[in-house]
Formats: sequence, C-alpha cells, structure tokens
Amino acid sequence: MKPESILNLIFWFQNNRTDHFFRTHRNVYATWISEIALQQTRLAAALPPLQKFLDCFPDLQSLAVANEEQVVQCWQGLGYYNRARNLHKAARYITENHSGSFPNSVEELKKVPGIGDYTAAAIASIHFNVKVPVIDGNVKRIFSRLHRLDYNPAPEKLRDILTHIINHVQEPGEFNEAIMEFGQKICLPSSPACPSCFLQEECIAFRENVTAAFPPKIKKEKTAVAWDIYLFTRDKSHIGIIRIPEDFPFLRGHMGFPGYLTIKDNTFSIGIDMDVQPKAKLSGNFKHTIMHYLISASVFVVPADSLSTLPDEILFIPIAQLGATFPSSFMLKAAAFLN
DNA sequence: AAATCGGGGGC
DNA sequence: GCCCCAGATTT
Ligand code: SF4
Repeated sequence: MKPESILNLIFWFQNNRTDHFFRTHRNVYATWISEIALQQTRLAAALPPLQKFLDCFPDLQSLAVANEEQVVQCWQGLGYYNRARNLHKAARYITENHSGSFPNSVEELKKVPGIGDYTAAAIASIHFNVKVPVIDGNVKRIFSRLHRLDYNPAPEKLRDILTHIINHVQEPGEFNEAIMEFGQKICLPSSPACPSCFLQEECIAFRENVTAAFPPKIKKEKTAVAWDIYLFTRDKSHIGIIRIPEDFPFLRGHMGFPGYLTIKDNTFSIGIDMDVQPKAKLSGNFKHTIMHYLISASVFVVPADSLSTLPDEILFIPIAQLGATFPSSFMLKAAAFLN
C-alpha cells in the first residue's frame, strides 16, 4: 500500500465511519464483547443480539459472577456457543489474574480464553495504542485483491506488510478499524464498489478485471440430514426438555427437545431410545442449516401420558419458559410448532 | 494443515 | 436458496 493510500484510507474512515453503540462510549469491555460477537458474523446480524448481551452483562464483573448457562442463554441468536463459554471463562480469568482489568499487551491478551491473534490485536491497538495489525477476513480479502494473490490462510508475508504499514501510522487502532470498515463498505465480499474506490490505481485485481476471482473461493460439500423432534406435552401447558449430550455433533450441552438426528448411516440420539420410538403423528416440518448440514426437521407432538416410558433425565417446564431456556435458533423453531 | 463450531442478512 | 462473514481451538 502506498503511503498516500494509507492517508486516503484514514481520511475516508474519519468521514464515513459508523458510530455503533458498542463503540460510542469506548470501553475495553464493550470492545471485547463486540469483537467476539462479530467473529464470523455479519454486522447486521450481530447487532440486536449483541445489544441484548451487553444489556444483560454490562461489565466484566456481572459476567464473571454469572453462571455459564445464563451466559450461553444470553448468546441466543449468535451461534458458535463456545464463544459465550469462553467469554465467561475469560471474565473469571481476568478477574483472578489481572485484578479485573484487561491486560494491555498482545502476549497477555492471547492467554485469555477465546482471545486469539485477531482479537488481541484489535483490543491492543484500539485501547492501548499498540502498533499491531489486525488480520481478519476483510484484511485478507482487500490485500488479496490489491495484490491479486491468495492470502488464505494469511502468510507471514502479509503480516510483515501490515506490520510495516502500521508502524508508520499515528493511531494503529484507527487504521485497523479503517481497513475493516473499508472492507465492509467498499471492498465488499461480492460486487466491490470499485468505481468509487480510491485504491483503484494500485489494485491489481481491478486493473486486470478479476476482482470476482479474488479471494479464490473454496466451496464446501453440503450434507442433507434428517432430524426427528419429539414434543412431549403434559397438561397442555408443559413440555419435556432434556440436555443435548456431549457426543452430539452440535449444540452440545444446550437444553433442547428429545429426538434423533440421522447423518448418513449414523444416528445421534437426544434422550430417545430408538427401540421404543413413540408412535406419534407428524405435526410439521421445517428446514434449518447448521454448519454444512442441511437439516430437514420433522416435528412430532406427543402427549407424555400416552407413553409407557420416558427418558429418565427429561424435565417438564412451562411452555412459556422455552424462550428463556433454549439458546439455539434450531430448537426455538421447533418450539413454534406448539402453537 | 485441516476439521470443528451457528446463524442470519443480503444478494 | 446460497454465500460468507471484525476467528479460535482442537486434532
Ligand atoms: S478497486 Fe475494487 S477490488 Fe480493488 S480495493 Fe478497491 S474496491 Fe477492492
């Protein structure tokens, strides 16, 4: 990147930045939570649940004293629930090892559960003025096009280039935010706004008219799977739920409905013994995607007293409590069939 | 180095 | 419907 382009980028950012709620009154706690929430998640999708999470846990102490299940529940709608579990661990880790205030070096930040290269660089540069570059999806995409190279995974050479740039910048945090917001608003993942881009001249992919081919896209196989869900009702007001076991492919440890998932020839069960599979009438179907799994879900409503046996660990709760008990969107979609 | 781990906005 | 995102951790 030419020195002039770096200045243009910062100037563009100063005039076009969006003042999101999580960074208007800057504090390191809110930055941390928002950076974690935005991992692999588009801004528009993350904002409402992020606002809810910050309302629920406004500071490090409130997060540290909560229990893990509450924290995961408040992560509702964001997915990748280990991020929530790590937030909770991290709050306790910082409380115990750093007297409740964030460490200010990349090295120490990376020891915090859930904080890796990217998040450590973001926090260190934005809040402690450390000259360290962030390397996220935006940065890799932008430089992949500028250089017409595949930067995924990011080679050491890219880090060197960025480190050199940021060493010549006054405010590293501002530069890091600038390049990410440039990626989010101008050098978009698809259909980048090249006609209005101030980096055109030095952008090799643009000059060679191959921006659509960079970064190279990797397409991954999708797998169609079937998931049968059983809604065991009691007294028309209560519903049977159970903890999803640790050997399940996803949503492990969440509360959910009993059922079983079939992936190719493998069956994963949640509380259901296949041999005593209840006779039930199909109440409806829905589709949902988790990772590369295309799930066709079938929902069966079964009055619990019509069955001779039930899973031992099943718990009956008021239907109205489901929204505060299920973190996952998948189970909440199934719950909608109770109406 | 490669697999794992959710979800929804926007095209 | 499909794509891909302000990644981290485990294997
Ligand atoms: S010219 Fe297009 S592809 Fe190149 S940096 Fe600008 S927006 Fe991105």
